[in-house]
Amino acid sequence: MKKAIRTYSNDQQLVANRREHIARCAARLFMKRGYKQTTVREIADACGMGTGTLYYYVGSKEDILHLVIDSASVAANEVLNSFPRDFHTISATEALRQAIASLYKGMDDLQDVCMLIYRETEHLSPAAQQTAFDIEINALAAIEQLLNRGCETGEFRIDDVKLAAHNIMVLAEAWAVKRWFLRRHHKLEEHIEKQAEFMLRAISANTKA
Amino acid sequence: MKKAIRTYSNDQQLVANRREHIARCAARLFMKRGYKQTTVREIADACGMGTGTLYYYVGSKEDILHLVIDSASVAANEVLNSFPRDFHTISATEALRQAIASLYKGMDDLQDVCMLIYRETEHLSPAAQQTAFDIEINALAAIEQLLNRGCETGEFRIDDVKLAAHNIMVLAEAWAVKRWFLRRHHKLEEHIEKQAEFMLRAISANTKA
Amino acid sequence: MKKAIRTYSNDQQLVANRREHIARCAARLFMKRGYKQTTVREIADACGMGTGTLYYYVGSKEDILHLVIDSASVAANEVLNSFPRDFHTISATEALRQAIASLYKGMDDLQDVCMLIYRETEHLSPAAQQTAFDIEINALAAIEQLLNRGCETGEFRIDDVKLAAHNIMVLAEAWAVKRWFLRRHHKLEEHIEKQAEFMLRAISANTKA
Amino acid sequence: MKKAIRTYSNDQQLVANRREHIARCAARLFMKRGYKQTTVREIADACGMGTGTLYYYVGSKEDILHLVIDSASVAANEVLNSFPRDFHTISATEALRQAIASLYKGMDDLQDVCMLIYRETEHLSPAAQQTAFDIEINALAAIEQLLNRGCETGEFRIDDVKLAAHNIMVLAEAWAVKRWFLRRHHKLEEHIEKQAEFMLRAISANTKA
DNA sequence: CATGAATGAGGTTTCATTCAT
DNA sequence: TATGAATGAAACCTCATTCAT
Repeated sequence: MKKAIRTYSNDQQLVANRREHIARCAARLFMKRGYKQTTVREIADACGMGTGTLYYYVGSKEDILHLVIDSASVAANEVLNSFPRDFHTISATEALRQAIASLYKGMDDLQDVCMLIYRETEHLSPAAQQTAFDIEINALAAIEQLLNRGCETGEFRIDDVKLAAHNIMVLAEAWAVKRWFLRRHHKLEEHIEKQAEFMLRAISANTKA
Repeated sequence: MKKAIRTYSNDQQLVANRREHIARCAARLFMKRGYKQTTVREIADACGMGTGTLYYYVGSKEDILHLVIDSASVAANEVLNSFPRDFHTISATEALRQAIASLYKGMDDLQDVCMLIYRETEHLSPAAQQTAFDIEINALAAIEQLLNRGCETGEFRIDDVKLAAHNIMVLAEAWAVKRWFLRRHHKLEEHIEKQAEFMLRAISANTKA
Repeated sequence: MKKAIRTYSNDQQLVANRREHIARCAARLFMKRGYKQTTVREIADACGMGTGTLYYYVGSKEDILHLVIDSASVAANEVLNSFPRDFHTISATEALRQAIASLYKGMDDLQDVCMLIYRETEHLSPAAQQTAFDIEINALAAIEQLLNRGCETGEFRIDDVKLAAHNIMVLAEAWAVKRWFLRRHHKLEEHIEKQAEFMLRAISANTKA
Repeated sequence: MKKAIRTYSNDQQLVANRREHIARCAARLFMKRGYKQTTVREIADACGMGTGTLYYYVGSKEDILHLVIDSASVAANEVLNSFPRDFHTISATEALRQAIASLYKGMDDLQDVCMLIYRETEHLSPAAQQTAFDIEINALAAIEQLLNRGCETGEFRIDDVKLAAHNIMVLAEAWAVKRWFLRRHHKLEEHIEKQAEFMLRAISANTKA
């Protein structure tokens, strides 16, 4: 499915390792300076290799961007998989709380890549755009599922579930994208707490009006 | 305050007109292709001038970016000024509804620039970053004012007013930044309605819990 | 028909002039060092421009090669047009003599380009290969026409006209391609004389066997 | 005479075998893509070795080109040695027919190398250019010898023997160099037949004029 | 005021060659 | 012997900026 990236090596394990290293270093640079601003030489330096060596494992600068996006996709799916699944032992409300906590922690870990996707989506190839798109779609679907569950149990009362899921997602992304602003006044744990409360007030069934 | 931009002309009115024209054309290009991707020649073509003429009114490519940000700043402040001020005739709730509507409509008008600021913040000079920052700060302050007013009248009950203002702002920005996604399912008017309702549920005082 | 070559200038006359200049300088370098060996900077230097200026009139190094081939095509057709057409006033034999003379003189003028086509055909884009191919085909057709004419008048007796035309062509090309060898012992005028005689002996009807 | 090529091995037989293998593989690649276009890695892959191994038997990429030319030289001399020598049993005419057949068959076998020499002569070191030159000189000498023999027996009547030899050689080389064109209409055996006839008409003594 | 041709620094990418394993 | 990862010089190409007209 994923477009194969050119390499001159046959040692797949080595290629995978080097690429992961490259992706990690590049992500930092890309988000610090932007994709176009970052030069290949800077990436190579950050990786501790010569430029030639970089191109031994990667076909082009754009491939490196793909690598970063793909690694983000993997990490994002791990976050979504950490969402609570066993609805027998916990309420939907509690499940949503946990999910929101996971989401914000994930955003905190993946700040760089998240911000990168926000900023560079339009520079990506269609394939990579699709990957970025899928990350968002999957996350929205996972959140919707929790919200629907709560509606079924009567804990939530939501006019437009898709919109509510979107709002949760956008506010979570803001932790990554606007961290330069939010971090001034907020610590992560406390922020999670407050945002969860905010959302629950907006969707809980026990509201007068 | 603003760094003076070099020009060879003495006719200030002409310079102002040309610069506004340049800013408008450049904004579209910057947001379509990104700042770095957009070449000065493309901007000049879009403006219907030669590159030399462009440099007659502007000192550098970065200056053009500043021009765009500055024009956004002006437009943004107009939006904020359209917020309801006369609290004798309308309730805080109604005022917030109107403010949210203005905000989203403003985002709809300024999509390009808004997106641009999101994506290119890091390419900006400190001065321009400050301008972008101020836009956000001013908007947050205006929203906070409305929220505080509602708290005073007892219409709202809000744990963290700054956070609530932030949430309103972020969700409004999402209309511009994620329009490729939101527009699939939402019309602006309807979206405004729903989001206002969503926010009001989260902050209205008449809530059980 | 020809693929348009990118330029940033709108002044068609200027573009044409510069490109002709570029083609002339490049042809010399290409044939001296080969296409790949010749660097763009060398071409620019030979043209007396900066590399940037070169790219102002031309989209890529390969475009320059096309330019050279195309100019060769034009020149080659001029040679073919100089072939005698009026068969009422001269015999086919005399016409062939004149054509061979034109052919060899053309090869002498176009040595560089001819050699270039010989050596770099495989590096050319399909379109340029077609151009090179067409030059050859047109020349062969022109020669065939003369040979057929001679057969009709009974002056020539030829088993395989296409082959004879091919032979004339190949031997003429050798003057350009192997000039480092031929020039040691031959002057052009004398060589033309001898080769014409050689061909006529091979195809004249008045042969015993 | 030949410049020694660096190797790290002492087993001369092994070195010779490997080099022959390398020359054969490289010849194909060089003529398909050209010398510069062909990368050392491609050659190594085609040889079924690592690049390091290649450099174990060869000092540089240029050495490989020399190897190819040298092997061509050997093969070419074999062809020339197959020319008829015993003039007591066959006529000069028949000897020339056989020689031409050998020549064309040799060109057919050595197409790749022949084409390579045509195209890449200028990339060669002086020493290798000399080798290429010698091949041509030797062939011309061998052909001249046959022609002179025929003149002595009265079978041929030739104005300029060197030129006739050159023509025979050039037309033979065309079978290799223009095979993409000739092969469309001609089979080798038939082509040999016709070209021999063509030459004989041009040089046979029994011609009226 | 207006132009656009000219420039060259700097970007991405390739590839012959080496050397530790 | 054999390997292939590592390298960096040098290639092609872009584009912000200037300046003569």
